[in-house]
Amino acid sequence: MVTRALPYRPHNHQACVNQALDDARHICQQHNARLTPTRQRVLELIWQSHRPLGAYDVLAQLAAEGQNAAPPTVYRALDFLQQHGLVHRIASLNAFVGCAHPGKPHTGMFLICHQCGNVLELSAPAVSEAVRAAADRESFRTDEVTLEISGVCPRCQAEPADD
Amino acid sequence: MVTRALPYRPHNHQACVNQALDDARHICQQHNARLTPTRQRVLELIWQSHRPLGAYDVLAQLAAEGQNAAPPTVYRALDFLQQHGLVHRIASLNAFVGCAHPGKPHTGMFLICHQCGNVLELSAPAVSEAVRAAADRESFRTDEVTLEISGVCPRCQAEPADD
DNA sequence: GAAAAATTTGAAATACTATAACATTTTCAG
DNA sequence: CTGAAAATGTTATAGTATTTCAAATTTTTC
Repeated sequence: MVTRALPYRPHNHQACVNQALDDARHICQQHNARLTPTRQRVLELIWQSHRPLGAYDVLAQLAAEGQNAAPPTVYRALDFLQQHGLVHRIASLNAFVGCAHPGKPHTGMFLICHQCGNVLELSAPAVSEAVRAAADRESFRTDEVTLEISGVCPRCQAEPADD
Repeated sequence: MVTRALPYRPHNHQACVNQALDDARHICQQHNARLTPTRQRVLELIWQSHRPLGAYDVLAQLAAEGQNAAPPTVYRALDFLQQHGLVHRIASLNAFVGCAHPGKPHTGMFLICHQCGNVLELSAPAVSEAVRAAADRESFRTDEVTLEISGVCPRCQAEPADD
């Protein structure tokens, strides 16, 4: 692997945000769903980095911007964004991260660096296939897969641990 | 698959409990760790079925037995049991389940039936290998894997949904 | 076996995460 | 415009987990 994945190297993050917003607009149009100002703002806040953000972090930022927001405001927006595949919830962190491949069907697999907090979302067909096969072997009907890997990203492996 | 996995068929569950307690005693001895009465009782409570139990469910049962218990009592016991590989936390449920293969190193993969609530813990080397390979491809060092599959177990697929 | 050290437990408070319930406002179709 | 549907505001509360400090118990050391 010569070039690292985005979260692991400096990049023009504004491009990530713009891409995410464009995708969101596009997808909502397709779904006949409304990307209201609050929903869009929450999506932007989630996308401010590649680190998952807690619902209450989002809430605090909304409140700081003068929007009168309560927990349901944020959870509703996050539910909406999840339903349309624009954000994912990371169960092991109780936090939310922007979807890296909105639109395309995929089983998310998340590499979570516990040093820097960044998350890389992978599509790993071989893993999905192996999971499906293992479930099949038990005659188990798979509905949803939660696959979250905690470890250390290449960038943090290289650096001395001054985090 | 001719015979189904344990959680999916009638079985002498007391044998599961006894096995779990024997294993626990054995492992704690090896680790020079103390399986105190509270810890043992919490383990028994967790093992009362193959369904994950919430920390506050455990707490309620302890309290009902007259033990003066507060949340930290339960969380401490659960932390201890997790550290020694005797129970697992199911992140997607915020609940705890007895480890099916204590002692043996394994990456847990959990098949969670959302009809009956039973959980089957599998060791699926092919899955672990695929996960490791996918992480390696990104030069990511894997520390912990959370792999939880929500779906319908064979038993509940067969029955009409009277759950 | 007694004192010191380490581990475990008790107890109260609090932090963090998420949802319920109902009123109000906004949007959209006809 | 008007009624229905969707989205938001608001208050309260449920559910999950940790912090903190004190007390008791067990283990170690002399």
